[in-house]
Amino acid sequence: MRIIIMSRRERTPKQHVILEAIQGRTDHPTAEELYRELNEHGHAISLATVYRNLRALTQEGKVRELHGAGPDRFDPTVSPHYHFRCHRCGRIYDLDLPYRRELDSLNLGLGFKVLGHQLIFLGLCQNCQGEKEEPWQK
Amino acid sequence: MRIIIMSRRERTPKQHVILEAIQGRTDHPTAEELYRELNEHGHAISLATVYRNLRALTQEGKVRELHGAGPDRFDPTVSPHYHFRCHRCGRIYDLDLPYRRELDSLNLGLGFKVLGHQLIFLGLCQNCQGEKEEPWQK
DNA sequence: CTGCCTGCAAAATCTTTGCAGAGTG
DNA sequence: CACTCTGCAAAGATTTTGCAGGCAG
Repeated sequence: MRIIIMSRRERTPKQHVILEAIQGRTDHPTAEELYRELNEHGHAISLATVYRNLRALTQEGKVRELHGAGPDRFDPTVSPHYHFRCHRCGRIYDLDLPYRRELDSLNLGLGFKVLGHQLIFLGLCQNCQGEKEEPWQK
Repeated sequence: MRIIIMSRRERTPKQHVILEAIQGRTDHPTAEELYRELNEHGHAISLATVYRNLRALTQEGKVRELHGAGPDRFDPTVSPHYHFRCHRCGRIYDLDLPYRRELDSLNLGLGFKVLGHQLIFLGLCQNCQGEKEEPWQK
């Protein structure tokens, strides 16, 4: 006797456009931003579906979730790298710095088991350096 | 004629116990955790007041807000330092590593104005290394 | 027909806010 | 009284979930 594993589609249609949309941006959009962009570009899709598929993609390891003030953002690059986060608009950008793998071997004490690290620079992105108002644009 | 500036109390009673409570912990509690701890220890206080005063303390620069998966956490130490975040329980601990001030002078390109950086190690804290269940204890 | 995917609306989670009453001087 | 601080409940913001209908094999 044989156990047959249910076949599962690699990628649903909506998941595909979501992945494409996120990969087409460098500012690590929020679910809401992706939802708006997709609908403005002719893809009828609900916010729930955006959230659902972003979560699925996260669990599959296709995208990474980033937390900060305000809504979560999503990063299409999952290999270890560092970020810059704009304090004003909340956007997050990838940086082109080498990942310091040796930091993950440090003994930090307290019995911590280190699996990785994040380095996030904070400041103002170019767009926001002249601005006075709208302290928290989404 | 003289402009009289209203005198303002340095610290309200509730704010004081909140600050004391957070300073008595090393795991950077959430508002909810502080709320529970205080009420269990005889301080009648509402969750709204905990949030309100944590926000006030943050704006005063007395505590720092930390973001991650799940609710925000609060750090009683505001001088620059690094953190360890447990992937399972979400708790955040201070690390005793020197702050690399020189990193804030790097030119990261894209016109970023750097104000500081965060280094966060991810992994499992001692409590969570043996555990199998309860993947997201608060 | 069977099962996955989606939209919609409701629920859930986390946080802020309006308002009225208590406390202080 | 004038003012701040607080609790309560409601509202807000973000994210997840139940359910029914649609579509593909």
